[in-house]
Amino acid sequence: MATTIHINLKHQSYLREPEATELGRKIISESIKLIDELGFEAFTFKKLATEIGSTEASVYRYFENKHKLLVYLVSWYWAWLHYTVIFHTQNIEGPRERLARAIEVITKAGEADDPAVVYIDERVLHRVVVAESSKVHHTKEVDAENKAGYFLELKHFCHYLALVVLEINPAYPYPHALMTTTLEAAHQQLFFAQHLPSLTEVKGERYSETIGFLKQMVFAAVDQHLNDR
Amino acid sequence: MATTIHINLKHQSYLREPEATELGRKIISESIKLIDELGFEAFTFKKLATEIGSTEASVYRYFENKHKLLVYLVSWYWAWLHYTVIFHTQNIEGPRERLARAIEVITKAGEADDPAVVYIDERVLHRVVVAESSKVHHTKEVDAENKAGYFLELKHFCHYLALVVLEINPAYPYPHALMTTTLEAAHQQLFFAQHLPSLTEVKGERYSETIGFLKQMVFAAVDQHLNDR
DNA sequence: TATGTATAATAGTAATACTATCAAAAAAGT
DNA sequence: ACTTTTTTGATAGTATTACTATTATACATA
Repeated sequence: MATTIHINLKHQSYLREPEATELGRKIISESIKLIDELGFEAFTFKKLATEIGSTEASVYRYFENKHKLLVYLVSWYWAWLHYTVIFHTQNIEGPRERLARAIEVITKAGEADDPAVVYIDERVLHRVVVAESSKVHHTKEVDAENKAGYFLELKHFCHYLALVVLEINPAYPYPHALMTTTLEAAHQQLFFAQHLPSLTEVKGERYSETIGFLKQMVFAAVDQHLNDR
Repeated sequence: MATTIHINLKHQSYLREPEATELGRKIISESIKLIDELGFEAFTFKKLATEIGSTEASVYRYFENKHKLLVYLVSWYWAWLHYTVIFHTQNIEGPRERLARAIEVITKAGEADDPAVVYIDERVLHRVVVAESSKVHHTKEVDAENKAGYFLELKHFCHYLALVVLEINPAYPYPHALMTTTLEAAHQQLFFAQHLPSLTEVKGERYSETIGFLKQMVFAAVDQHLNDR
């Protein structure tokens, strides 16, 4: 799809809408690259401003601080992935096949080759999300930020997947728990394969192994309760 | 067990052994409380020093920076949990029962009631690990720190659990991946139950639901391949 | 032409994350 | 008991971070 899609976030992690201006779009595209390069802790608005030939103060007009910028990026990622999963499963009838395909798309998000938006490199964003997304909710402000709706995109996506699980087996008691575990594991196994290989059987960047592991685990869990009845 | 155990870390995340001196032990016990209270980002060595009636410079003689202190705490936690799991499963013969018990102990680590070391409150440490442990490896220094052995305690624990899985089903192809996923999920479900409840069926602090979810998932995954043969 | 809006340039502040120095206190060795 | 070493406390200082504020200019719009 060469179509440019527009992703609407359901909350105000930003001060000014970054999609609306040239500077805003530069902030998004360059922050993704810079966080990927430096890691989130070493990333600063000053470095970002220098990189895009602007000033610290200008960046602060778009985002209150770098944490909110990360919230924005991660939310955008979940909304994009949700859209991508729906796109790749729309013509699949059986819920089993749809869930299987969803697991593939989620795991291979780092190989995505259809840019949805010109100024966002989804592959790099995927790396950023794998490495940094847990920092979005692991703060003392989770509850306040949750109230502000900062995690709605993940919640909606998780709920969508949970409904597919329930289509397969309406009696399965933990669909949301299983799907959050799956989403997290898809990232974790990739990260471990690259950095802490003794913690997983998955090798290097071989997505197929993660997919194999996740599918087997998910379907075993969902199907077992089916047999129980 | 009222016995005081000594946990030996296999690496030097510290500059001076904190267990060896009064000040070192105060640093450990008070940092756990303070990180729990403030969150890791707002926690500083200056605040810690004030809290224990010492100085910033003195704290820096034990740990290079707050990140290494967190590495120490998390490593200690994994070594302690490994020990605790072995302690609670030593007389259990069947590997299925041993794995089931291990999952219970891991999930209920936040209720642990036998202090292994006087100056460490394992319940508070558990909260800190749930909220902050992912920050230990999600940095640009992972590979260097991995080389330095900073993650050995988790690796050993994971490997121990993987071997139990293989005892149940030697043909199961992803024992390490399954156990890291389980360890992570045990934390994640607890965190979500408390802060983002729509992401899980687990309610509040009800450990039993997390245990139910994890046991069903793990045994379904491990057993399915058993049937396949 | 007037008016609002976005940006750049500059300056400044409080807090953080350290490092260095030195003297006093405590512990260890003989 | 005396010396030596180690550990701590006190103090000071630096570079960087994470901001906020002010003003001038450019640019778009009505």
